[in-house]
Amino acid sequence: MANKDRKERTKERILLTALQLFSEKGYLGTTTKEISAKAGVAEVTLFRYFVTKEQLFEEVLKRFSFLQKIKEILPQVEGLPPEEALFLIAQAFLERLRERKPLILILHSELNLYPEKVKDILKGVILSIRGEFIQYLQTLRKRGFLKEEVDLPVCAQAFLGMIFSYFYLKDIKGLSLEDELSEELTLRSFVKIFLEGVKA
Amino acid sequence: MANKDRKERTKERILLTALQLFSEKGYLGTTTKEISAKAGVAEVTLFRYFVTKEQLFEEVLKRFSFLQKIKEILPQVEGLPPEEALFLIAQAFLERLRERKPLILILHSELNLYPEKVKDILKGVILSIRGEFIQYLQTLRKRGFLKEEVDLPVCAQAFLGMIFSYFYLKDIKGLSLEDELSEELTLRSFVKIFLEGVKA
DNA sequence: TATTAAAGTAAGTGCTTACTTACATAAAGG
DNA sequence: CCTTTATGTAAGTAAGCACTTACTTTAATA
Repeated sequence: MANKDRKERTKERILLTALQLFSEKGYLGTTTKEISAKAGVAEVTLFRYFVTKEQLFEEVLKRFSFLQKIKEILPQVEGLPPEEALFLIAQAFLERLRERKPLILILHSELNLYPEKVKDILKGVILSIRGEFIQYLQTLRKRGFLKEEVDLPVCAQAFLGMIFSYFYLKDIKGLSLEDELSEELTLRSFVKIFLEGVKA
Repeated sequence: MANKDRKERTKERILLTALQLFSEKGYLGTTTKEISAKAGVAEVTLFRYFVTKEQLFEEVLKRFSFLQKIKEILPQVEGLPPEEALFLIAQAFLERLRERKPLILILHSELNLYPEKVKDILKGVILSIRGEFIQYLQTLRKRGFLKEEVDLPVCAQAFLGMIFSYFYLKDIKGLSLEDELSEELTLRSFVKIFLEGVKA
C-alpha cells in the first residue's frame, strides 16, 4: 500500500465518520474525540488533517455535497406514457433524497453554522433536481400534453413538493400516520393528481 | 401587583426567551447564561424555576406546542366556490405554519433530544391540520365535487405537502429561487393543479 | 537496512458551561 | 412594621471540550 493511499484513506475515514455523526447528533453534539474513536484513529490525527473542528465540518460539506452525481433517469423515461414516466421520476427523486439523507440532515439542523455555505449547497441541490424535472416537463409540453398556460417552475415545485414532504415526514422525522397507503400507491396517487392537474 | 403574578410573569419571560433562543441557535447552542440575560433575570432565578436546562427545554415544548389554538377557518369557507375556498385554506395553513415557526425550528433541529416527545408533538400538529383539511374535502365529496376513487388522506398529503415545501424553502431555509412567482400566484397555481387533479 | 513519513500514546492546558451555595435586597402581605 | 417571598449578587465547583506538546511506534521507500 502506497503511503499516499494510506493518507487518503485515513482522511476519508475521518470524513465519512464525521458526516455520519454530524448528521446524527449535529455539529455541537458531536465531539472530536467521538469522531476519532469511531473512525479508529487517534484524536491527534484528526487535528493533523483538519486543523480545527470547524474546518473538518467545512470539508465534510465540500466532500459530500458535490461529489454525489445525479443519475440521469430522464433518457430512460422519455418514451414511456407520462403517468408511468412521472412515477419513475418520483421514485428516483425519493431514492436520491434517501441517498443524500445524511447531508440533508446536516443542512437541516446546521443553519446557524455557515449559513451562507449551507444555503448555497441546498440551493444547488434543489436547482439541479428541479432543473432536470423541468426538462422533462418541457418534453411533455412539446408533445402537447400540457395546458398552455401553466408555469413550469411552479409545476415542478408542486410535484417535487409533494414528494419532498412525504420524504420529510417518513425518512427525516420517522413519522408514519396510521391511515397511510403503501409507498407505491401514495406516489401513484400523487402522479395522478398532478397529471390531471396540468394536462391539456 | 400580586406576588403570584410576579412569579408567573418572570417564568413566562424565561420560557419565551428560551423558545426564541432555542429556535435560533438550537438546544446546545444556547446557554443558560444567555437566556437569563436576555430575559432580564439572574441566572440563578432560571435554575430556581427550572431545575435543569433539560427541564426548561421540556417546559418550552409543553408550553408552546399545545396552547396555540388552531383557528377555525372552515366555517367561513364552506359556501365559497372550491377554488376560492382552497386558496383561503392554503393561505391560512401558511399563516399557521409561520406563527409556529419557532416551535417548528426546534422540532426540526432537536431530533436527538427527546426524540419521542418531539415526534409526538409533530404528529399532533400534523394530524390536527390534516384532519381539518380532510373535513373540508369531505364536504366537497358530499357535494359531488370529487372523483369517487380518490383517497382523502393522500389528497390532503399532496395539497398540504406542496404548501409545506413552499414554507420550508422560503421561511425555514430562506431560499428564493430566481424565477419564482409571487406568493399569491404560486398558491393559486397549487390550488389549480390540485383541484383539476381531484375533481370529478 | 537506514531513512523518512504516518500514525499512536499520554499527559496536559485553558476555556466554557451547567449548576451550586451563601448572603443581600426589595417588594408584598398580614 | 415586621415577616415572608421573590429576586439579585458574587464567587465558585466540577466536568467536558477543543486543541497542544513531546515523545514513541509502525510501516513504506530508497
